[in-house]
Amino acid sequence: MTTVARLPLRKTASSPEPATSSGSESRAMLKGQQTKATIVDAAMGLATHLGLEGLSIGVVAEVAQMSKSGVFAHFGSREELQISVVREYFNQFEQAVFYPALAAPRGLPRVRVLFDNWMRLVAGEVQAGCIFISGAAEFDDRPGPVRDALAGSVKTWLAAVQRALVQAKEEGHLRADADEDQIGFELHGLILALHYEARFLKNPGSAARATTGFNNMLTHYTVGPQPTS
Amino acid sequence: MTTVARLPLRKTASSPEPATSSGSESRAMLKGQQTKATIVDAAMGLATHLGLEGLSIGVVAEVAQMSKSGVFAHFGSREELQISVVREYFNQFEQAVFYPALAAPRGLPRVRVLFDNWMRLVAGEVQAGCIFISGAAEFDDRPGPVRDALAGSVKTWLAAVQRALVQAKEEGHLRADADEDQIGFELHGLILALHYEARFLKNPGSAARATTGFNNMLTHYTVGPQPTS
DNA sequence: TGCAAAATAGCACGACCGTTCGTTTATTGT
DNA sequence: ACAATAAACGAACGGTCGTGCTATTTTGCA
Repeated sequence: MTTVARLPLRKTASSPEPATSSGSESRAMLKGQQTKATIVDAAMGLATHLGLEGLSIGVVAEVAQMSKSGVFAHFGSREELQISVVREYFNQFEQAVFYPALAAPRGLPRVRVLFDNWMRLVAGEVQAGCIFISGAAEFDDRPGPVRDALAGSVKTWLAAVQRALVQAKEEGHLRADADEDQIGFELHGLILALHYEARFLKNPGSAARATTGFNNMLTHYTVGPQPTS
Repeated sequence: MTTVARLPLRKTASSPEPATSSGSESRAMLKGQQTKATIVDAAMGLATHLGLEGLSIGVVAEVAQMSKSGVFAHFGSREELQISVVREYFNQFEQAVFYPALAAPRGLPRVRVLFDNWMRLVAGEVQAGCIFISGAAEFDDRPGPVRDALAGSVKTWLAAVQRALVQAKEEGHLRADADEDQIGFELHGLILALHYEARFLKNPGSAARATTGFNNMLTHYTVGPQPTS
């Protein structure tokens, strides 16, 4: 266990933050930074319901109880606000889904916790959509920095899942010939179906079906009927 | 084979069409109807790229080479235009995915053709998103007639898939204890993962993974490792 | 406490939005 | 061919959007 708790997620720094400044970071968070955080929180709350494209500076300002120009000044463009929301969502995703799973033993148990946390976030008690999913639909035909931020975050997360699957194979929890890309794909499908059927179609029992699907997959990739034939 | 080719899809008529009118349908399509069809086609082309919410009457008019008010007059509201697009998409979905599959023998072969056609539509040669998927993300938190039309269409389609699965069980192609709701859920997941990873992440090989997933599922639900234990 | 700098507000702009309305053009039935 | 009707246009409306600009307030540090 050389590097147990390294942070495999996160690829870029979050704020511009002057860096290497003399020593001016007096308290910890300048006023501006914390208002900015407030704004991003408000924007994220809206984005999980209206989508990233549904964000408007005016409405965000209203929710944050600020003037439109006050909000605007913190980002310089609507696009930058959207990107900030994506980054913040990624952070919260990490906190809610990824990090807690590191407490579970490496291998299949950890994969299971990852999946459960993921499920809970996507269709759990919180009545809010996943912007990794809604954003994909909004930006799959819209190149630009927002799409890049979104795709980067998602890819980082999916890679983390993949890594957990590889570990499960290394631990002997999965068949040696199991294809982690394939498993990751099918896992992702279960989550997406859960999100679709629970949130959009409002089908009850979707969570149970996702869990059942997960278990079905595992029996397939552990004992397996025959080695691919 | 009492009712082989009945149309299990479709629940409402598509156009207002005066119905039971004296005999005034002289040619076949009044001028207005065909321009309306042109507009809906143009709008659908846009919606598959920008989403239903991305539709604007002005842009549609531009594409259809008409005036904004000319377009508007045909629908009376933007919402009605969106609904028309949903209905038309449903029709084309039927034509491309459902009806051709009726040629395949009832049971598993037909399920397979349904899935293949579905896959082809969602991530096939045509570079256009599925509005059943993008629309779900846009309208999962937005009640109203557009959402209703969308959800109705999707449910009708998923029910048709379910029906094909039940038939496969009846034909003995699936294990007697197979749960068609569960299978439908997992199938849907594969399609959604395909759409996500192919269209948004641009991962190559997604189609192959969806197909592999389909086959994996079938081996699970035909021979099956043990009866659920 | 005072002063520079940062943060916020206020206001206005051009663009686009969906929608309305009156007019003009095209189509239809006789 | 003509009258009745349907279809399409053009201009304008109130509204919201993102974004600049210039004050004004608030903050942080000497």
